[in-house]
Amino acid sequence: MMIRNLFVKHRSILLYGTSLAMLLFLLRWLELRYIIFDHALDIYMGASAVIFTALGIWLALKLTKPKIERVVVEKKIYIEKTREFVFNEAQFTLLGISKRELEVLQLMAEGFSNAEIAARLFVSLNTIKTHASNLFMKLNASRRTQAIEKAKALSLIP
Amino acid sequence: MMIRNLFVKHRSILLYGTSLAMLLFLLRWLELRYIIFDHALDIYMGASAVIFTALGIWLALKLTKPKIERVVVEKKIYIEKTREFVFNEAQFTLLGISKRELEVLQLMAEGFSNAEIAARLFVSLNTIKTHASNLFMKLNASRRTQAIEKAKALSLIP
DNA sequence: TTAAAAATCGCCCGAAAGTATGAGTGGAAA
DNA sequence: TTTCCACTCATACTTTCGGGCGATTTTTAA
Repeated sequence: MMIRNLFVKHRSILLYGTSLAMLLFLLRWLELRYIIFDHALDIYMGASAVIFTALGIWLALKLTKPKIERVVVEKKIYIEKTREFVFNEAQFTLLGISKRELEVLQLMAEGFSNAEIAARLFVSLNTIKTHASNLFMKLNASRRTQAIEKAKALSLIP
Repeated sequence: MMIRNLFVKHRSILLYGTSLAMLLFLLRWLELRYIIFDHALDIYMGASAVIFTALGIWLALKLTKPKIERVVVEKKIYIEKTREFVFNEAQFTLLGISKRELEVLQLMAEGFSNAEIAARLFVSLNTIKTHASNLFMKLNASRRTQAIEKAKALSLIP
């Protein structure tokens, strides 16, 4: 298994080795045959140079790893963002809304009645009414639904 | 100009040519010097084979344009989606809410009072009350603020 | 054409919401 | 220390909501 793997991996090198041996053998044979000529060696040398150069080229082409060019493509992905709520502190201070009022506003937006809000905050119903009234004034709203709308538009509540 | 250009362009080839000539000359000289040895030719052949192969490799590497393998890397760009509202038709039909009721619901969510909604839809206040009442029943809400919350959660209104 | 669904409107009543006004308390800043 | 402000609570009153009826008229679909 491992031997086979090695063979596969370095097949090019093995191939090169065998071809080299065969070529040398061939040249030697040619040498013996054409030794009679005067300038045989020169021709033979030139031929061998060309052949081995070609071999080198082939080998290089075979062995070189292709250069990897990374092309960065900007892919626009529109994400249904879980748009985390960012509280608009600027508006909050600008409108002069108090912390308690904001609490009431949040609970109002969650659909609680004034009585429920009062119970939740451990204060009287009248207190909640006062907070609500002040809120409406500050938000320039005349109804709780309107106040909620405006507050959401101003990012005071999610 | 043109000649110079050609020279620059095929500098590698020219270089190869000259080195080839020089090598042949060197080998010839070596041949003359070491002809005395018995197996000189074999050594010389092997050396030349190695040299020319190396030359071929160098040449190939020099001349071939690098194979470029493009790897496309997707760079994700997250874009704040102006997340357009997708109406939840399934819930709409499931709850059996009528078109008119939805209209009322939308206006309610925008902060309008029943009277204002009635005026806007050219119907009586009582009609709006009826629609609202039916809406609360279908949405299982006991207040308009609660109905709005639930409707938003169900993507019936933006 | 006919039955079902949707839309319209009315009335009553109680509950909730909202307005206006006044006032007490406690903490923080001037 | 005093003043200011947020928070608290109350009372009285008005308006709006919401529930619970019932009823008529369109519209729509079978």
